Amino acid sequence: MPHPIAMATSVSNPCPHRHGVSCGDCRMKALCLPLALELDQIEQLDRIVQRGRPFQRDEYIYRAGTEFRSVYAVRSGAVKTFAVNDQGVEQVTGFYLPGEIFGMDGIAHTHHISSAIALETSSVCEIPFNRLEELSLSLPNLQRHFFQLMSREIINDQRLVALIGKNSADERLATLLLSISSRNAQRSLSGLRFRLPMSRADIGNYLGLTVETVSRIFGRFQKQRLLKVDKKEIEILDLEGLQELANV
Amino acid sequence: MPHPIAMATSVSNPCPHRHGVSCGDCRMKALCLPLALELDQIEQLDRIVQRGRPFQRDEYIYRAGTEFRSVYAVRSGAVKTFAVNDQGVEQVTGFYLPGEIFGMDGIAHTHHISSAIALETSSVCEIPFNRLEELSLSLPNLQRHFFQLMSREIINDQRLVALIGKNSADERLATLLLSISSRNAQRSLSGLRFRLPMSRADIGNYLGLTVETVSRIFGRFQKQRLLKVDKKEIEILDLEGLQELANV
DNA sequence: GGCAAACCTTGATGCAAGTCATGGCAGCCG
DNA sequence: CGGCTGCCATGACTTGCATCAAGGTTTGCC
Repeated sequence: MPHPIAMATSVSNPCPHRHGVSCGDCRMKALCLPLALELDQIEQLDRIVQRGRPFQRDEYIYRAGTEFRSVYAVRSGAVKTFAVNDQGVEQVTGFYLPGEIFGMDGIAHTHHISSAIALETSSVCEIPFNRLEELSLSLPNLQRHFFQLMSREIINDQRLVALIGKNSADERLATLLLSISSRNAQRSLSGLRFRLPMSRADIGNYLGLTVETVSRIFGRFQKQRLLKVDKKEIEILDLEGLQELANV
Repeated sequence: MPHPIAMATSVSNPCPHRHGVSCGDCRMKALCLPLALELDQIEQLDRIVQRGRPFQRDEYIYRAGTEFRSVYAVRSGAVKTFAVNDQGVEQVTGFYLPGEIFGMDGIAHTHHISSAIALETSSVCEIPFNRLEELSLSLPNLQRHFFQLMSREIINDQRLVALIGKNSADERLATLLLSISSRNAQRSLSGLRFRLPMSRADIGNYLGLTVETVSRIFGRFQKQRLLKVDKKEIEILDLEGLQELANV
């Protein structure tokens, strides 16, 4: 079975990205797109990326306490990461969609401090971190890209702090929905109709709200004709209305 | 005027750290200590670090919107970083004490998205980022160290999300006080008596609380004999009591 | 000194979201 | 089938913190 990027670069349909090679379904764009790597450099990167069998729903990609070895890229499906504190309280720290990278919080330690599980059947690329480090020494673009990737993660987390610390429950949920919507849209799927891969409980946990509150707000948004909600299927009916809530 | 690390390595009093050279007041330990660099490597790093005049209270180290060029290390004093959203609402994203590095959220973009200002008279080392990147290509330890530094920032932000999303006002403030206390203690100052360099408003902003709430909790903690509070001077009277609140 | 501005404290009141409780619905299995 | 379990929705009630308001303290400046 070909490696994901090798597969991508060998597919014949054209790719709009500036590295000028075809990249198939573009699911690795989080790695490919901003890199501006030469073709032979992409091939070098590809050589260290590993893909295993898909993960089933609720299956762990890694567990807190186990040795840190790799970071991961979502190819399909969805993943949540979460930490459990001393009192056993779980905190969801992120949702990751196709093309996104997770596991960077493990870099600081020899062992994982958080866990990652698949929210639905998901295929995931594993990128061994020591090999990535080595390769980064000879590919300045790759090094820079990874610094930027981590910086973006920091910015996201800081935005989340602001969202939770300063915004109402309505605003928090609206912001999350728009975020997921636009992340789906970037993969050129319809942005306004999408499936929420996570439970109401996960959403509430992530946003610092209770399940009941999340549920009530979904109900209210539907009454206000902002959304059409059918279990996990979401359709945004009034994009501007939501954006006003989310303060864009 | 010597560069900070150069100065550090040339000072004669012994240094307990494993790089085996004397390092003066150890204020650069955030950079020196975990690096495990050889002496000549430290000297290489030192060559790119710049130190300017100290910053006065309320003076900007960098401003949102200006070009990103460097990350910074606090040598003395204290710094806060903050972002301002579209509605003009400020969000304090971090407090940085001597030995700590800030400005890593700028790496993802060509321009700063947050600002940093001195909370009191502070001296700060500037580390030009493009030179740091170059040097990291030839010093694997340095590259790894910076990856770890950024990872730690991510972990901190995620902890803050959990703190704000799941904990009461009391718990949030107790946690912040213990954090500052232990960061002071690491610099071998007395950990239980310290000066808060930031205003009540900054604390509230950072923790997702109002000034009034912060003030009330200080009052309550004092009544409960957890703290002795005199304006910005703090003394922890009941460490265990605070730790229980903070869930350690 | 005296005034102004910035910062901090304290009290009274209201509301957003948490808590508790109940019921519906889909999927699963003996 | 009927009962069980997990997830979601909704109502009644409670509460922690924000809001509004007022007063105290410190700092700096004329």
